[in-house]
Amino acid sequence: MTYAGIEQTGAGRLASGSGAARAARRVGIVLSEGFSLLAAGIVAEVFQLANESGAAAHGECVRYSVRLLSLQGGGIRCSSSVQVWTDELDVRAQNAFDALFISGSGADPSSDPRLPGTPARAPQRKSAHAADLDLNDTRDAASMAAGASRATLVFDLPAAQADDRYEAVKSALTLVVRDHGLDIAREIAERLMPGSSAKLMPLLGSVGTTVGEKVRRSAQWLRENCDRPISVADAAQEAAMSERNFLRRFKLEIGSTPSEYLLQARLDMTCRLLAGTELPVDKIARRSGMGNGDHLAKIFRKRWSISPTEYRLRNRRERDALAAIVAPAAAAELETRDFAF
DNA sequence: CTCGGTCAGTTCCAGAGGCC
DNA sequence: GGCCTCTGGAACTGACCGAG
Repeated sequence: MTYAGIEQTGAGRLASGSGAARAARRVGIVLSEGFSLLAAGIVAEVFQLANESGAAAHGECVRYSVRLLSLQGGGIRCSSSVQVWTDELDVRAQNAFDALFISGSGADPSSDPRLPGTPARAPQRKSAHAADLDLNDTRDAASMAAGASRATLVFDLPAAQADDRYEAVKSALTLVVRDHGLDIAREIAERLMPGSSAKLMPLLGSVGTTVGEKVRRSAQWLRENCDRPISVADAAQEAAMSERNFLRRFKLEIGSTPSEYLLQARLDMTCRLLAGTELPVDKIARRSGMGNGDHLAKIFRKRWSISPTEYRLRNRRERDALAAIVAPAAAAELETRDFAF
């Protein structure tokens, strides 16, 4: 890993340019005194891993060129007094960067009028700052690929004293998600901070998706987690929506309430376990998120007017009866095939 | 006009406890 | 394993409001 003003363009850190078929993303990390070395370093590492993962997955892909910058150039001390060397941020060349990550605790570089989107250039900042971006707006994604005239994305990195890793990784992965997709972003998150993808992906998953997609993804999440004691509030949080709005949109999109959907998923799982295992009803109820055997029986009786054990017996009888019919037919078919050969 | 948030009221359900 | 009762809390709904 090279930080000070040296272009980091991939696994082999190419010194100049990029392959003709590869789109280049120029990323600047703008430092000021007291910046978080951890946050800045982790951003650089995200793009390094993205270059490696992207090349491995696609061969030809978007590649990132990362540079450390400051307003004056030269040596800048981080919060732990380590000095790193930076290039001067050329004000005229700001738009040459696809993304700028601004880090510092002393004189806030993000308030410097020479940077994009500062008060003097508020309208541009409004449209380009990551915090203000409408991530559902495909025009933003289009602007990312539009070349030199595109808006520069600006991210504020957290102060050194905060839990800076998550925020820094999240900011950098926002870009990676767009260029490489969620799978590679998840892989990078796991390589950098094992166990972090579960926390980060729901946040990043909302990038570039419609409300309908968010709802469908939360429905999928409900189905995948139906064995756990989850609530509508959890699902709403998963979809990054308020509970009320989530309920409203879920019913519009899926056609049933989240709790109905969750109950159906749990019943499906319960029926599979009843039919396919010898586990006691109470244990099945607990495994499928239905609470206990009593509640499961209550729901079965209400829905189908039978108990879980009756369901199991009927299912076995029907299966045996079907096997009695199907087995001779299958045997006959095998005999026919033998003849055919 | 649409979308999304808050609030208050109502309905429904999960869990506990007990019994057969 | 199944059933019953009770209760607190979650889920749901309609009305309303503000922002864009």
